[in-house]
Amino acid sequence: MANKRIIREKSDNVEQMILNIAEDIFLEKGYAMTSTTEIAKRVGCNQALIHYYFRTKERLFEKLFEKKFLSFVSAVFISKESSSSFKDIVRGIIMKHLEIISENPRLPFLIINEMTTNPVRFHSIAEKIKETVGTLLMGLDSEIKTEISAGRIREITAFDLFLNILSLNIFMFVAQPLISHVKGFTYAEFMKFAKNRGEEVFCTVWGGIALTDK
Amino acid sequence: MANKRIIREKSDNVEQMILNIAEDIFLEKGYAMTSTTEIAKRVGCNQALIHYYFRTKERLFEKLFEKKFLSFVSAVFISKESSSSFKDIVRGIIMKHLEIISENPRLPFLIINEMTTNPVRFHSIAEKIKETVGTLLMGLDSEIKTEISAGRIREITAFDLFLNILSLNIFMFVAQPLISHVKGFTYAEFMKFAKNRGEEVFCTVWGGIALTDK
DNA sequence: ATTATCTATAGATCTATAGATAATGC
DNA sequence: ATTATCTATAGATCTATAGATAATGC
Repeated sequence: MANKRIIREKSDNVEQMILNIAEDIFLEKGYAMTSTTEIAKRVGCNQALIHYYFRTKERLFEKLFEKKFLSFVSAVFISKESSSSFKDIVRGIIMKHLEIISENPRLPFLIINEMTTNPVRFHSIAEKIKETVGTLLMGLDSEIKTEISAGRIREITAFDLFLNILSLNIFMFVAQPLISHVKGFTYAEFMKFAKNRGEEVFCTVWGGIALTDK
Repeated sequence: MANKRIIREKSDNVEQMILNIAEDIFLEKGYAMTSTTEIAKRVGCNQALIHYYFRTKERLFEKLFEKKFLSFVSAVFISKESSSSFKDIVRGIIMKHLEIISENPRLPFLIINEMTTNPVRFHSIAEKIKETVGTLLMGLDSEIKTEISAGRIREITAFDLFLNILSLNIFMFVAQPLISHVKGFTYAEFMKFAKNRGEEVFCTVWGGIALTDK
């Protein structure tokens, strides 16, 4: 039974296989440098089949990208256990966010690449999440205001704080080839380094705003 | 005289014009999405001339990229006035670094794009700067050790501190399309925002390590 | 003479489609 | 019958080069 399902996934559902492999290659090389010919070759089918299922390379990409991008963005905000202290909320966001990136370490590169080289397509996708991000930032904002007026953290906007977290968590992944080269890391060693840096990121973000509790 | 020089730059020195325009387009779209045909069109010459001067698209790119990359990396370290306090050294590095990025706001994207999609070529370029970065990091490291043992800052490696600075300074530029979209910025407004964020970056980096002097 | 520039084109992709054939579900 | 897969190919690039012509420096 389990065996049958594996076979299904591997050979029966070619459509899904194309999606999976296309995802790998797009993440590895970006949109422009990926060809449908190469995807077909790795899938083990012919190139026409990709167009049978997805009509154009662009549609295939959009289908993948939108899904990935939405799950990536929304996942950042999920982990909000508002019972904890503000310090723990911040720590929770950072650690959860880092975890999600670690599961998709090349996705930040793809998103950056996409929004820079194809701003028009990106805008239509970004429009869908603008609202979500907006409300979530506003939620964070009110908590920050409370902390500020209680004199526990310095003046800062939710946007700046959020950008601090994103910067510190994401940048190391997009700079991975450079970091690995300079430090002589294998890929596995890099992933370990990234994971361990969570605590460093938290120290920096929290130390950067805390007034009383260091 | 001045007028003549301008004409020279514009029309006489086609080679330089190709370099300038190629730089613009590569920065805008990355290597893969830029064609020599497009460069020629914008320069106002035919496409063969680009190969006359630079033989291949790759050589043209390398020539530009290496120059840009080296100046970008080395410029970060220049501003070391060791007469000042450690706090001012950190502030100086951050502000100077931010200034340099602001002059080449799309370069970080190009570097990231390049090192991800073409790690082999990137390695050969990165090799040249490894040594420089290494010695400079070691210099920073000894100063950090002094501060740590004096109890003025928490335990941190030079590498982590350096990565904190790079992350906070660079990430906003690679995320520029997203930030501008969410905040409704024009490009000029974004650049102003980025400039103003220097102080925020410093607060975070310094607050993230300082033990005594907040 | 030498250097710069152009025209024309070969050869290599790559995307997308048309139309044939094989597999599947009823 | 319908759906999945293949072969073959049109048409659009794009890079790079060969060879002709124009401009420049002596």
